[in-house]
Amino acid sequence: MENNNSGRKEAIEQELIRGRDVAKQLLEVLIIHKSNRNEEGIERSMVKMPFVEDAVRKILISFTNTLLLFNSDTQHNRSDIHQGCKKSKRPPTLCHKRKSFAPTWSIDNAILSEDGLEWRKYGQKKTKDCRYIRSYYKCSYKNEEDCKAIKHVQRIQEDPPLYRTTYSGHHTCKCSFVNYPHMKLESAPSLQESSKLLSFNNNYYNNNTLQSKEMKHLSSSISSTKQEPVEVIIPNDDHNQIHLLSDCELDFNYSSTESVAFDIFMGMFKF
DNA sequence: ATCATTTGACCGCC
DNA sequence: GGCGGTCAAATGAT
Repeated sequence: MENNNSGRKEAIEQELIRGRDVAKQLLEVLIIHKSNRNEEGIERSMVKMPFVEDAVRKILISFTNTLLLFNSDTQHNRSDIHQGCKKSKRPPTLCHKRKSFAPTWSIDNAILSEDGLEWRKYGQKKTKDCRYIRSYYKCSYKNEEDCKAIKHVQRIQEDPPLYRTTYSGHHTCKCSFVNYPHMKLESAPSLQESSKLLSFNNNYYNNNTLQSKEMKHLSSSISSTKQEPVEVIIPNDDHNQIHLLSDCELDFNYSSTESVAFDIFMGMFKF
């Protein structure tokens, strides 16, 4: 038993180290991408995109493996969930998967805005505690790439209108990387050696997708996983940039759709 | 014709 | 047994 535990700990540690190394590589590529930016910079940086995507995928696999190792004990007793629905008349392939162990988080919005990812509605339901219908969505690439991301959207307030979107699981498919070129995490040496610069593509911002108010909300959503305070600066004249005056001990949780790569990067530094 | 959404039924969990 | 989550056939939109 003792040996099993230490072996598992070792495996977890190795997975974390591997993920962290790849995250570092990814960051280096992004920094090179920044320093290469000029008139023809876009084309030049595009050459590196397959590598970036590959690195991000490796990080995701590493995270998934780590979570599986961590959860293997708690899920052990439930391992019969998919073993053919013994009591069911349905064939095993048609058995409904129940409880998801993926992380979930919610975002409230006043409007039903696009999050830029590709979803397919697969059901809707009237829930007991809410007078409004809840809509269920899964990733459009679920079948092609076995992407586990799902979300449900529910109106929670009439006036002013308010919608709660609950996400479950990160996208592991191509749509999460293709559709979010507007957000970058870079070093900001002009401010402080350890600081980071979170910037948004102007076109994206000008489409009213991110308003000044939301940017402030975003800044308040950034919190330190250590006790140290995190200073966030939103320049008044340039709302498409945020300076994070802190080292990498941050927990960024604004939304999965706008922070996939950033989320992964920050997640690695929690360990 | 193809693809997305709607809808009712099924299923597991509490 | 009630409830919420998921499936797939039916329906609608393009």
